[in-house]
Amino acid sequence: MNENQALAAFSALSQETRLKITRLLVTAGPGGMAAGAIGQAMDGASSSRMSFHLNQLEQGGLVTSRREGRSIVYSADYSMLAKLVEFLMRDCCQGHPAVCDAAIAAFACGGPDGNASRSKQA
Amino acid sequence: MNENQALAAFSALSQETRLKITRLLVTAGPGGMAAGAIGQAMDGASSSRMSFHLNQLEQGGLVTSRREGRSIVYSADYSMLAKLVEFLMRDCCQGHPAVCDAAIAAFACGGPDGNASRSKQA
DNA sequence: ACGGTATTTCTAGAATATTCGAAATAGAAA
DNA sequence: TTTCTATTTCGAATATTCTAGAAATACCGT
Repeated sequence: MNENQALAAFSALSQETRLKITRLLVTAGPGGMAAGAIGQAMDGASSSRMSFHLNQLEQGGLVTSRREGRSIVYSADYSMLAKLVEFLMRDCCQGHPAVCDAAIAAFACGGPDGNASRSKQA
Repeated sequence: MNENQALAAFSALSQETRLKITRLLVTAGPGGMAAGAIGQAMDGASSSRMSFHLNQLEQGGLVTSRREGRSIVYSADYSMLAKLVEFLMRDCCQGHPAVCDAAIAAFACGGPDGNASRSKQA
């Protein structure tokens, strides 16, 4: 991932509706969701507004789309998201341990599911 | 880190000059750099422009500032950057292995210094 | 072909972001 | 206190982003 791709990705994630859509699509899995269903989940936002934001996310490389019948289905691009996390650690933060080791430790410690499954007990 | 903090941070990083400043300050270390020196490093950008972008970065929580003599010294906030990486993995990507495990593996594999120090040899 | 559903594209307006140069502020030095 | 250096703040111009509604496009069932 180069700088321009990262800028586009950060730009895509810097807007509330789009951040929520991203979360929703990650949760939805590789099967993705139709544009209309995503719009419903976003307080029933207008179709043109959805189209605008979904396009921004696609430009940012965070989601992909495919036509399926009369719907257009959007899915999260997991590999791109992984590359963005990696960019943030390696390129942006220069692999600095105070950022990267700390982030990885916090993630592992809290548990990938947020349930403190590895080192902490409830 | 909550959603609004993350949005502010992504917004701060979604601009070329600011992404470069962030990289520069991470490299500079905890000692940071004076606003003027940062401006020099950014193709000698105007002082008001620097002030604007440094303020955006500070609003985004990515850098902190302190007065030192007649200079104002900016430093990267490593803990905030770590929290942003963690947010991206846990909250945004829901701890999804295809994102988080992949990113951590890629980071570890390429080596924090980008020199393939752990599993690949040159 | 026709009508209905799903989504995008177009047009326009409002809100934000970015940049610049000039003026204001804060501290250091004489 | 005056002057010099470093930086921010202000005011205005331009550019970009976001939103909405209407029209256009694509597919499906009849």
